[in-house]
Amino acid sequence: MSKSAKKTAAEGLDHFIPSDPAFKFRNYPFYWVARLSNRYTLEMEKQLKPFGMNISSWRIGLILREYGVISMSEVATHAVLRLPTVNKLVYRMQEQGLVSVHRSETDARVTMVGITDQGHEVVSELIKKTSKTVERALDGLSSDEVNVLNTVLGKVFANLA
Amino acid sequence: MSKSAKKTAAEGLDHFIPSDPAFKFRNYPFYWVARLSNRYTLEMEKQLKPFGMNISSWRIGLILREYGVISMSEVATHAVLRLPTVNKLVYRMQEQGLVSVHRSETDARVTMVGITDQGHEVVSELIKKTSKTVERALDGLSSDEVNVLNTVLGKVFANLA
DNA sequence: AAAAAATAGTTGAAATTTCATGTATACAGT
DNA sequence: ACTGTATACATGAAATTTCAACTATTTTTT
Repeated sequence: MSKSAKKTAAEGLDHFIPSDPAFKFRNYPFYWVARLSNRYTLEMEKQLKPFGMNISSWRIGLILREYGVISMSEVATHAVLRLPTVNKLVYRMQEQGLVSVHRSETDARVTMVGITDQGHEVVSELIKKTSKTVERALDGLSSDEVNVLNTVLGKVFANLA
Repeated sequence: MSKSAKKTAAEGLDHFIPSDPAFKFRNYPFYWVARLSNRYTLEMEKQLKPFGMNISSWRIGLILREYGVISMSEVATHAVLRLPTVNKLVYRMQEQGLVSVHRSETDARVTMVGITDQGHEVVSELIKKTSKTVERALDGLSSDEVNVLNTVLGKVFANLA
């Protein structure tokens, strides 16, 4: 809301958008998001696989650890996965003894999911095992930079909603 | 390189790492990276699908548009995809007339890939069609913020290499 | 120069994720 | 209460990606 309110995009951002003639995809935030996401996934799954988990089930574990007992849909929302995906992952995690699943008492359509003690243990163990990787990934960054990163990613995410 | 050189991680970053007791995954950069990556993919594929493309083939298109004729491996590196994935995508794109494929003359093991005129047209068309989405995604961000985003994502990516 | 090792790509099977569809439950309007 | 609509989840088929194994070619070693 400074000068000319409504152009194609915010001031000076053309440069980051593929339609600009000077566009280079090394300046394209989503290129980096995708690359980083892929590489992080790859690196993590090496460590998760021995525990029978993959990146998605791990994310579900982290979410449940923090939110307690929530519905399938809520899991899907937080994990940004489709309901069928979550469904299959959750029931596999149940077979693995990592989560417990039961119907909601107030709404019989709803399936509630919570982490088990064993699930808690496995997630904690994995957090320990993977912390080196995460620390390495953030090495050389300031706390401010990480904060800005989180904030900006959150903003862009919200913009796309 | 300021005070105590080597702790668990850089100063004050504990907070962002799952092993910290005060960890909340809303502060976890990779949580946001994954969420954003998933949502961006979803949003883009809506627009790409009518053109017979998905997020990966689109990324390959962008890469080829900029790099010219490069090898399969190089495509895989830039796109951060596995070679078999790229292989299948490239040959499908060839059938669609979007790319041309031939053996390298200097090294018969190498398969070179380049974008065709038609590929160029399709990518350009898609860039136009998707620019609104990208602009919307970056709405409200300053040029500085996007630069920091790119830089930090690039750093983290390099750290994981 | 022959043998061994490394590199680049290809291919089919397996794993993952999503789409399309179906079922059960809840809610809204009449 | 009844009908229609919306919501939440489940399930089988389809699409995508990756793994594992294999072929062809090049490079390195002896």
